[in-house]
Amino acid sequence: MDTKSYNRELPTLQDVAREARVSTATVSRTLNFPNQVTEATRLRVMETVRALNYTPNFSARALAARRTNTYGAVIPTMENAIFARGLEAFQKVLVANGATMLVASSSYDPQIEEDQIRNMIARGADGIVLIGNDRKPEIYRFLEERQVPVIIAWTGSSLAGRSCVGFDNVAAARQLALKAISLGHRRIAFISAHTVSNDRARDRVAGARAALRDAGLDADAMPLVETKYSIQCGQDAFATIMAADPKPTLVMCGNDVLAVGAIKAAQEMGLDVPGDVSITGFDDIELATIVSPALTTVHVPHRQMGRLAAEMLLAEVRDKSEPRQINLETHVVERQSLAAPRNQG
Amino acid sequence: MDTKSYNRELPTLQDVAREARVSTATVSRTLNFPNQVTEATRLRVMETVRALNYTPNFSARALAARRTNTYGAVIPTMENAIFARGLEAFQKVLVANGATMLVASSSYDPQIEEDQIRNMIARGADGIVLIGNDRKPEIYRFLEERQVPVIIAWTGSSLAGRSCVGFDNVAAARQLALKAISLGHRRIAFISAHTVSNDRARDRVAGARAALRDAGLDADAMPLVETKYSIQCGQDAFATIMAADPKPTLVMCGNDVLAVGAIKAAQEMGLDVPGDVSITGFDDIELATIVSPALTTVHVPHRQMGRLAAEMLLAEVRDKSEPRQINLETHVVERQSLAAPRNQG
DNA sequence: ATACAAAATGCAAGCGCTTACATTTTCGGT
DNA sequence: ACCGAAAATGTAAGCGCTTGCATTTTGTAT
Repeated sequence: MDTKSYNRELPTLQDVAREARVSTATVSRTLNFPNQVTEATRLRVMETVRALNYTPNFSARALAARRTNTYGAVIPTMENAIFARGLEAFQKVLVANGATMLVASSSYDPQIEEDQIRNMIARGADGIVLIGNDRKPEIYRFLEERQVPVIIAWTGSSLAGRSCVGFDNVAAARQLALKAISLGHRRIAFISAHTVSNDRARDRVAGARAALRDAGLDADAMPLVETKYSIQCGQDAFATIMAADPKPTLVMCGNDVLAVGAIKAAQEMGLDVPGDVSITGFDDIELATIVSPALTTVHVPHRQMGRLAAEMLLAEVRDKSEPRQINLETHVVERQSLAAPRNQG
Repeated sequence: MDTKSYNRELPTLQDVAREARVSTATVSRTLNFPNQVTEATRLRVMETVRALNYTPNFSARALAARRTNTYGAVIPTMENAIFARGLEAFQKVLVANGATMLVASSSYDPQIEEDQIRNMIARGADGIVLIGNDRKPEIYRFLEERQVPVIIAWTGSSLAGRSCVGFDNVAAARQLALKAISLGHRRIAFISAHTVSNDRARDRVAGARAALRDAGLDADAMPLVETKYSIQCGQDAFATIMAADPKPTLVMCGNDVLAVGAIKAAQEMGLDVPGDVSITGFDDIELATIVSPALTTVHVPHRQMGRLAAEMLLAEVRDKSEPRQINLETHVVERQSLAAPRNQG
């Protein structure tokens, strides 16, 4: 009679249903909509679930329900803390709403990013958050076709009707540069992450240039080194920049990681920061307060972006709310790495 | 005739099959085992795939094939770089083998960790890597029942037949402590992450104690502060420790993050490191070289662990290879935060 | 041409769940 | 005790894919 008397397979919904003497539909309801079910059956079903150590099969559920209750985040890197705080806040909101987060990193490689995005969609992410605007139009088309809500984070402006939550990178960098100029800096150099397919990086450079123009200086003459994202790269870039003549009095960096590298390089060259040369960062990650001198940098509202991104995504998916564009405030955090330049020819 | 002339749904395997005038089986084979299919049909199918912008549905595939080709990693935190390098190496190996990685963080909370593990399994992870041994036996039972290969990382020893790749936390901490003792330190205090359900933390404390015993000192008298995992916590813990009398000449920290906090606190208290008090870390993350004085710490083979974990997991899943236990070497990295204690009462 | 093995393809039965819709049960009001 | 609406439960049809087995096609040796 019992054809599967010795069954080494995992328990399924069927098994629970049989054991609890109800239909599979009822088990499913007990699990998903407990209040649609009598107290008595609920207890009985839950008891069996426990007894059998049953766990629902996620794939089957996703396939049948056509939603997964999971949201993806594709970030450029997990190597440093830049996105960590934002992610944490993102996850916290999701968990509080009974959803789960999927993370993937692209290593700043557009191709990997595309793969990761497609992967997330294939896995059935109900929504997705991406960093920055720059990516192939076909990716956006793909996403639209799949009708997957997208939030662009880390930038306060996005194209036509696309949701975003971030801040104005141009304005923030400009503000920092203006502060430096008002301190007397005239020869400013810039170390940036690669600006190809990275609008945040590009905007920050543009912000510095704008400030120079504001001050009547030659923005195009600003020395610019683009490099990869690491402390070591920051060190190397700084060396390159200081090989020039005349040397800059201030080296602005597109992010704190590069700035820390620059400080390290300066100290290894025997230069005093900010005495001989000032250095600024961008992001205000924890690193900025640890390095000495502590970094003067732009504070970016990481947590707020993470939280808002999650809330917006949930709203778009669950309440079909309209896309929104949120532009948050940033401010310059003055620490010790920026000071007035010394008088020198 | 054509009942679905205007179809806003996503293309499925069926659609591709119909369009390419083959069976669904052939499309499936073209995608999964291209060499089981004629050049001509392969080209034709791939062409339609492209034309329809078809992406396979991951859930359906997982459900039907009963494997996902994805591997999970549940780590305690993404907040700092401790696990970042290991993860990166882990992912690299997976990607090179056509697999993908799933990450989740537990925030050092056993309950969240358990949820995350179950979640990964429900999502069909073919294998999973966990940090440290400490967790409820039922989790291990659950995993065994599901026959999911597990690798325990960050520790060189694990229970009965369980795979692990790591190092000897006791020995490493002991070695560092012995070095300090040989420099003349006698009054040693320890700042540790919470040791409940964290065998790595516990082992490191035990290592320090062992060294004290080796030197004929009273190991039980060693001041110990347990705290959460952050720079701020390290600062606070250091303050607590230095409130004692007599003060220690060396404060060992269970990890670099706490050590950085300790250094900060010391400097804020006007203490010179290592002149007035020595401080050591554990992990050797990038932070250790940025703080000043640079941290004397234990170098942990992050990348190697990540790489090996992935290789072992793949081997266990694909080649049914036996569990292995790998114990890697660590070594003390001498920088500036540890020096001989000043002569004082 | 013919026979036959090997290669390519097709058929169709699931994988474990959700959810319209149909059916049964419950319960308050008379 | 009886009726009808509401609540609870059951039935069964998929969701989009993989894969064992059956069938057809291809290529080779006679």
